[in-house]
Amino acid sequence: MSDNHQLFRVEDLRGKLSAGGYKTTPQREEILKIFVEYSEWHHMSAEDIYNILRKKDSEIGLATVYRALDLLSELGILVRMDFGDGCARYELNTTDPKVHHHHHLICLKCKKVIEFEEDLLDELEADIADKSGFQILNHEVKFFGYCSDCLAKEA
Amino acid sequence: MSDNHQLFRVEDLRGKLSAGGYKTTPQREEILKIFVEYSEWHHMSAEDIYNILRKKDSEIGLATVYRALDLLSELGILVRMDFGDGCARYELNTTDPKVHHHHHLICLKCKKVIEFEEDLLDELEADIADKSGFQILNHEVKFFGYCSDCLAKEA
DNA sequence: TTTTCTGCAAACGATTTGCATACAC
DNA sequence: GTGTATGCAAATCGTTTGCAGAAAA
Repeated sequence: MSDNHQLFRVEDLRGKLSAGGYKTTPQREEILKIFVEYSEWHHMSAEDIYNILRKKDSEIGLATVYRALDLLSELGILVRMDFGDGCARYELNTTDPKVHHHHHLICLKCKKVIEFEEDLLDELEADIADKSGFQILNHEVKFFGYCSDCLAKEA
Repeated sequence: MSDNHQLFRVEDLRGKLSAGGYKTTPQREEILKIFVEYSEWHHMSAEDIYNILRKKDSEIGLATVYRALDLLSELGILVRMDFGDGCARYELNTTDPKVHHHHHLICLKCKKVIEFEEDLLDELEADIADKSGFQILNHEVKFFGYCSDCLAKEA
């Protein structure tokens, strides 16, 4: 959000890229900046990013967007999420509990996605890391069922 | 697995179909039976189902498989899951804790999917249902990070 | 200079859809 | 009978890939 926040993110990017043997390019920086700038707009797809870039008169191609999103996810800078709407969606991987600790309720009837803020997974994460040696960067929790609207219609 | 189990599933199907104004067809029954029969083979895709059908000399078309999987998910008989491998995967929606209570660890580096059996979500589910009026039928939990193999290689 | 990256356009593959026929109710 | 479901093939659409030129290290 703030300039400091953005600078921090881009510095982080430089480090992680070179650590992985990748190059820092203006395209990758620009795409990451969009996530910082639009941090209140969750769940952006490749197409969303591409449209924002076009409005900014950027020359970045759609294939580059896909490749950057892939790479940034692999580096743990972004998190890829699937809502079953036919396209992958991404958001910044943050440790901020306000953002990190939320779940998704997906209605099987109307396909609505509801966000639910509450998390009790910290101890579960610690337990998993302990037992499996897996280093957890983020999690995604989806609950499937029927929303109150659809339940009401049925009754 | 057992014949009783299968019969129960198909009865359940009949009821839920007619309750929703849908018709009971041999295709829908046959597809559901495959899930019961192959219950130990988790995460089947539409293509998987179609291939099994072809081996059984069934005439069911791929489009019908897609339509049936969609419908069975909407009815809460199947659960649709996304592992980011490019196709939707389905499994029986069961309340059996052995099946219900498992999570997925997805490695950001090698894309490996590890199953982890352990669940602590019952109270969280109850809490959500209580606060949001959402009726939960199933959940999907994915943890993203690096697997122990990839961590070892890096070191 | 050497390797990686980009942009474009073509290729791909999973899923959806239109339509005529067949079937469940 | 009437409306829904099926099967086929064509269409769709998100995503990937090959390649030649451009740019980072």
